[in-house]
Amino acid sequence: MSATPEVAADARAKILDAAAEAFMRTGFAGTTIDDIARDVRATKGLIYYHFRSKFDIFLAVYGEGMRRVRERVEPHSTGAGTARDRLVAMSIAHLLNLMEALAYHHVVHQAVRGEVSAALKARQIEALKDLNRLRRDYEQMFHSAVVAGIEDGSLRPVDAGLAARVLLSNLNAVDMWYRRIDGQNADDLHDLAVQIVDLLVGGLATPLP
Amino acid sequence: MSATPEVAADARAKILDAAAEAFMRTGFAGTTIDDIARDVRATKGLIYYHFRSKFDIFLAVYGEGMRRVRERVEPHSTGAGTARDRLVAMSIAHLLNLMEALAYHHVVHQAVRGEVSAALKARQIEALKDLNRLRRDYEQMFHSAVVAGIEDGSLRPVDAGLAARVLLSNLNAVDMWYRRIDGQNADDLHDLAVQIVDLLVGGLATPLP
DNA sequence: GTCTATAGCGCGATAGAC
DNA sequence: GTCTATCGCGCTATAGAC
Repeated sequence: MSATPEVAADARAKILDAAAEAFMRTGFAGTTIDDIARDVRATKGLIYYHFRSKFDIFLAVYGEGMRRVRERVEPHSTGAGTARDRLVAMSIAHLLNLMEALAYHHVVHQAVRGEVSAALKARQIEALKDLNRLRRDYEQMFHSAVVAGIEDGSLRPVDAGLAARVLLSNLNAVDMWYRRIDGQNADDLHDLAVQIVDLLVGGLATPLP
Repeated sequence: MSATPEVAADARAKILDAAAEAFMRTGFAGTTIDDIARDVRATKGLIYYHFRSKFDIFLAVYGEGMRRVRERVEPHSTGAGTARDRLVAMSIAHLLNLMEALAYHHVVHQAVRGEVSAALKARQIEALKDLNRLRRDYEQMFHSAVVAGIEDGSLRPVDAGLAARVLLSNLNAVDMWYRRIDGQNADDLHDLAVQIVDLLVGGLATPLP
């Protein structure tokens, strides 16, 4: 614990973490560079040494967020069992990532909602398009699982496009009310995720006789 | 159709509509008073004649949004049938309001997420608290219906608190992807709402044998 | 690498003409 | 009631010292 700013080591990562938290709290437009700088106990100068603009920070957080979900969820998209089993595993993994990387999830969610205005440079537009493509691929993975589930009979014969959209947005909606609570361990998170996915996949209603 | 600005008649309502749309597009912090003024084909002066500050506009939109959902949903919270029937009817009404008053729904959603920073005056804090109380009452209505549904056996014996939260946030999550399409009539909207509620209440999975 | 200082301007809000 | 003009702050971004 030195007296010098705690940044040093991996400034870039610390900035991304702080930015993700700040964007979650007050949104992109509502966050100032000074807010982020204060949270890493430094000044604006440091931030602009590592990033060219506020929007570039947003892009970096979005990218890191996408990298994390994919890494976590993709392994469950193939394997044994019914497509419904795979979809449940993917959904639980998606929720665990949401709970453990809440701020990054929030920022990805903001990006998907297109809550960013600003006048973008060509370079940034390209980067954003790339990330949005990644996002579409990710959603496509869920869509495929739903289609497969209807085919193998493990899911009801619903509209697959609608069902996939509803499922994913329902999973994401958990960030509306989920807040980390002290004393929660990994098992608690897993139990919560299982309960939520059970509600989404199993429904609320008692099966009709 | 006069040559004078189209405002005249009910300026306040037009401002609220424009503000709701703008807040949906770019968020509270990302919206400027000039944006709103341009959309009602007037200048800042008009806005500040009708409202004291940008945040007061936000509060007014939030209030109007709450008034609309409640008016639409509350009638379905009592009546004949199982609690599940009532919950389904409430959910459909909630979705219809979302689709028909999309911008107002978005702003209420922003308010619930607490996406507003700003330094508030005592007067505004009180107004915000009142609206948040309204919102809690509204959510309580869904919670009660879930509890009643578990009691009368029309819903599975799940955790009522969790289920109510999940249901409501799932309903709200529809604003993530729903966009009004030209040529959609009232029946189309109703069909869509019914399908979505069926997915939420009935689940995705085929009932286990 | 990190800081200080400052340019430059967009935006919320107000004053006052009409 | 609605507009024009303007104040003044706060914020992004840059320049340059250390």
